[in-house]
Amino acid sequence: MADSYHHGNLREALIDAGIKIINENGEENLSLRKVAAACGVSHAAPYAHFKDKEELIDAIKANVTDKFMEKLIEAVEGKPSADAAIIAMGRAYVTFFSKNPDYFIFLFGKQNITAHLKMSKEYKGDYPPFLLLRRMYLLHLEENGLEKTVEEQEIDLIKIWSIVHGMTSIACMKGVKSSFNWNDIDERLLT
Amino acid sequence: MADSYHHGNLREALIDAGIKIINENGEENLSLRKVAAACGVSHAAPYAHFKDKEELIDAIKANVTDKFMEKLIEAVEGKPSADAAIIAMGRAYVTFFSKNPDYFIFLFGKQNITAHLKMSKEYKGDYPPFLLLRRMYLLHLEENGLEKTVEEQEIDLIKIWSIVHGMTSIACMKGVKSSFNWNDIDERLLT
DNA sequence: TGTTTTAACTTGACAATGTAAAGATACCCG
DNA sequence: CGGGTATCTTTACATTGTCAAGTTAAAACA
Repeated sequence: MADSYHHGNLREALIDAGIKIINENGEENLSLRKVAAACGVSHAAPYAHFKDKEELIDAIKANVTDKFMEKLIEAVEGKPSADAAIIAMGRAYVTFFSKNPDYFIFLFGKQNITAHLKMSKEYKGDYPPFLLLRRMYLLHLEENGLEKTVEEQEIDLIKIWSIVHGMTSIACMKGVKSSFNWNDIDERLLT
Repeated sequence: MADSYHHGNLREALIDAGIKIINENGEENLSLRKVAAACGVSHAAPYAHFKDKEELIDAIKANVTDKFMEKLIEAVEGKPSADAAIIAMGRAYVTFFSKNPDYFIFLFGKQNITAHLKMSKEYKGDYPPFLLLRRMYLLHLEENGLEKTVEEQEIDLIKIWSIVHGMTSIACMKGVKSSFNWNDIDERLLT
């Protein structure tokens, strides 16, 4: 089926090839024509599956986010308390992107989190990682018998996300000398 | 001098034109040829001043950072305490980029903070905004008679920067519904 | 089964872009 | 004043995103 006129599963193949290219050569080397060539099809073939380059990139983004989400869920599973779960999420967050800095730049790079908000529509709800964090956070309030207004909750959530995200930013910087140890800070994550 | 063969001050003109284009149309619309056209010179003229596109962009970046730095210094000046200065810096940080979201994407977008570290070399030292923050932070320790190890200091600094930077990320998201109020959180900034 | 419709792909073309090479121009230093 | 050099232009080329028109094969239908 690989040598037939019809590729068979070009859409998935294009996404996979895109991820591979980003992984090996960074986002700046991603071009429609290269992705097409990597799949052994003509340069215009992707247009049968994606309106334009942006749509391909969005699809790749969604795919990478799924991988990210897997790690987060993995981190949360089987944790004894919400606090432990949240800390594990933070660790997983940093770890995931430290291992794949290209993914961080790719996901949060150009349009920062804007892209994710846009993606939320596909998920028909909030951005999944943030949703998971909120769930864990609410659980944390419950477990500790805390009561907070919605506004206070939003502030806490943004604060947590900000710290983790900001740290990841820094952790992803290549050539950073800092011997900063993520473990030193995690118990201070919860206000 | 504007109609002579030699432009006179093309380097600066290119940088200004670049900033203007980014401001009005975003970074994705920045092309060497457009910048050149905006200055009324041929499309290859920039190569007399910049090795390639990246070098032009780096120059623009340095220029925008200078503007950013001005605001930070402005915010710090005349504050009664280091604590007040740090909070003012945080406010200025968010305010500056909220007013010019394109600058945030431009500065921290593609390579995130990596670009800034690279720029540090030009400044022959640390990244100026971070340097200012460290100065204020050390002053804060002194004023409050606190003693911390260098490691603890680095953690605090990264934490502060992470919060502010992460919040700015979120603040810069277009179309974010959150009625999040920056003022609600600033007194909690200092550990 | 034979025909038609349609989705998936190819080919060819075009404009925009980054960049290199070679030439033109005018300013500066002797 | 004259040569040297930095600045700018012209021309050219490869890469890229995108479109339009044609081609193929698979699915739908009669």
